[in-house]
Order: sequence, then C-alpha cells, then structure tokens
Amino acid sequence: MEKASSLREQKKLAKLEAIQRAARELFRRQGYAGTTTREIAERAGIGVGTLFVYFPEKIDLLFYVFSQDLERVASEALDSIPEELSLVDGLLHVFAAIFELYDEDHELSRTFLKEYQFGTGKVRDAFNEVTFGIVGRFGALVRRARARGEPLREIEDFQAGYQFFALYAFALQLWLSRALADRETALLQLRMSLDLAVEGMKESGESAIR
Amino acid sequence: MEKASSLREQKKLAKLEAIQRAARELFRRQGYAGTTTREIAERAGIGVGTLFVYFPEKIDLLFYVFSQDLERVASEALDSIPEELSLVDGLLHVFAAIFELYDEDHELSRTFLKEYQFGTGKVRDAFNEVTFGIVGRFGALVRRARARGEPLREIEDFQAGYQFFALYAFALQLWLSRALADRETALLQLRMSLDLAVEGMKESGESAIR
DNA sequence: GCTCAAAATTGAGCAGGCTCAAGTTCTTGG
DNA sequence: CCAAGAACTTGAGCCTGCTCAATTTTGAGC
Repeated sequence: MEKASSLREQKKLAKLEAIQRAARELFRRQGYAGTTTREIAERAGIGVGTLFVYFPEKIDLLFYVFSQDLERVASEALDSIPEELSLVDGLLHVFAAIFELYDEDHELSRTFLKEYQFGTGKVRDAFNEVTFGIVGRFGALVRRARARGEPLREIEDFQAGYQFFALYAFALQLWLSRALADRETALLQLRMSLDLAVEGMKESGESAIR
Repeated sequence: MEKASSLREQKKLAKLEAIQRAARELFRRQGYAGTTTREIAERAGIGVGTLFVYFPEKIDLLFYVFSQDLERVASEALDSIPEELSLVDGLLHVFAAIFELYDEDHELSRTFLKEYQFGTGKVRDAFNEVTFGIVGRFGALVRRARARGEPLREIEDFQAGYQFFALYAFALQLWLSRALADRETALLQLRMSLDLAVEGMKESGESAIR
C-alpha cells in the first residue's frame, strides 16, 4: 500500500492545512495575542489537544505561517536581483522586499522576530541556519560585484555578509521599535549604513569620498 | 510633615526593596520561567495583588533587576576607557564588560534582551532612549579618536555610533544563540567586524591594509 | 483621640496555554 | 473479515500571570 496516500497520511495533511489556514486568518484579523489556541482549534475543526500535537507551542503556528511568507519573499528577491545593480543597490533590492512583508503587520512581525531571534531548541537551530545561509549569499554578492568590476578588496565573503546582515537586522529592529519613522526612513538609514560599510571594503585609494 | 519619610513612603520603599531582592534571588536560582509570581510575592512577604501594584507585569521585575546591573556596568565601562586605547580597543573595553555581565546567566540575558528589544509602550521608549544614548556616546568616541590623531574622516558621529551598535547587537545575539561558541569567540568576531567598519571611516589613502 | 475618606493590600477567581488519561480510528497479519 | 494493538484524537483540568471587589491601613482635619 502506498504509504504517502494512506488514509492516515491524507487526514494528517488535511489537518495541517486546516490548522495553518485557521491560524493565518485569525492572526491577521485579531493579532497574535488576541487569538486563542481554542479559537484556532475550533476554526480548524479539531480539538485543542490535536492542535498541540501538530504544533507543540502556540508560537510554532506563527513560525509556520510567517516563515513560509518570509522564505518565499526572500528567495524570490535574492533570485531576482537585476544584474546591473551595484552591490548596495542589490542588497537593498532584497531588503526592500523583506521590509514590505514586515510592513504588512507590525505586531505579528515583532512577535515573530522576537521569538525567532531569541528562541531555543529547534527554533534557534533554524534561525542560525537561515541567518548563516543568508550571510553566505550576501558574501556571494560581494564576489559577484568584485568580478563585475567594483573595486572591492579581497576580504572574507563571510565577513562582508556578516556586516550587511548586522546592519539589516539593526535597521529592522529600530524601525519596528518606532525609532525609525516608517519603512522609507528605515530603508534610507539602512542604505546609508550599507554605503559606509562597503566603504570599508574598497581597495585602498578607491574610496568614492574625498 | 516630611513627605519622603511618612510611614507610607517608608513602607513603599521597604516593599520595593524586598520585592527586588526576592526576584533577584529566585531568578538567579530558578531562572525566569521557573519562578512564579506567587513565589516572589511570598518570599517578599506580600500578597500577589500587591506585587502587581509595584510591577504591573512579571517581565518588569526582570527589567528592574537586570537594568540596574546593565546600567552600572555600561556606565562604569564607558567612563573608564583608558586614554591610550585606539577607537576599536576602546569600544571593546566597553563591550567586554557588558558581555561579562551577559555571560553570568544566558537564560536571563536572553529573556531580558528579547523583551527589551521588542517591547512596546514604556519599555520600547526606554530601549530607544538608551540605544540612542549609547549610539551618541560611541559617536563621541569617534570624535575623540579623531582629535587624538586617528585618521578618520568627518562622518556623522551618529552614523559611526550606529554602525558600532549594530555590530555589537548582532554579535551579542549570535553568541546567545550559540552561533558563536563562547564569549571569547564572540568578542573576537566583534573585533573583526568593528575593524572592518572603522576601515570604512578612515581617510582615503590611510587604510592600514595593502 | 476620633472620624472618615483616600490609599494600600489582598487572595479568590478568571483566562488562556498546554497536558494527559481515556476513548476512538486505522492498519496489519492471519 | 476479524482481532489486536498501534496511532491518533480529545476535552476536562492544571498551572500561572494577572485582575478587582472587598477589606485594612493611614493620615488630615477637627
């Protein structure tokens, strides 16, 4: 018998599907804190106990929903960087797309980031993997820019990607903490800090400044 | 009648004192999640209701306790930077002291940072104020280094402090997420990223590299 | 010293995340 | 097709953060 289409497996899939749809709808409408697990279970047509078999913690529901969107947006953006863009513009192409997602719902975004960045166990492992994955892809962008003729010294790709990610994370956090007024301001500040960071990666004597 | 020493005021102070001592001891011994508000109230010799008059949310107890330590450590470190240190070494003097504090209890540190960085209301305001305050002091360090003869261009102090703080926050987060093995590794990575950032702030042609 | 309103205290109780013992459904070997 | 047990489902109930109506304490005016 085909294992993947046994009655059990089918039902499991359907349930997962129903749960994540219910969670998505309720979180969007009522916010994370404003949604109870009982509501989600009821809307998904299952018991609370079952909900917690599929998602051991409430926050896992948000991770599941939000990560899907984030991964889609991030990987689309990373894969669609126009060839002709400079290193910084290429990075901003990605960050702008991600910021657009975060702009959809600040409460959800904040809750997600908070638990994601400081999670433990599986969440922490996932976070580290994703972070270093992106740092690596940023590093690759540096190599590409250098190959294309930007006057960048031979520094560790990792170190370059690391700087970019740190600046991205900080701008994002300040924005969601309302220390940066809105998305445009945040992106502008991010651009300035990226420019300054790239300055430190240029070949000696190639600085654009003075 | 002296307002500050009325019976009421005295009792209030004593209670605040008792609560924060109880919270400190229990958090250290059992961790944040492992300590209940009932326990804290009992140990402080008051009712739960009273506890929540003084500290409207459990997390406020941790803020109160942790912030005291953090402010003490940070301001001592900022005020004791040896004159002869380079810009990066001066920054690391401060970061090392702060990292030492965070190293005392990773669970508490993570809980604190998580809620602090992504808080709302008063906590957010406090966070923003402290962050920009430190960014400002870092900016001042740049000016001092320039005055002392380091070949740094005239960039906005704010922008410089911003880069440093972003790199500090990122190293801290990776460390507490176990992506950087231990305190030494974290400080080393932080040093490398600060060096690279400072590189971008140097006067053209003064790069130490190549 | 007494009165009484304002301030402070309190713990029973509520809400919501999560558990687990009991019950139900599915699968498999014969 | 059946027996048996493995896998899955479930909601009553536990735990803990937090509230609020009732009670106690305090101090100003007399």
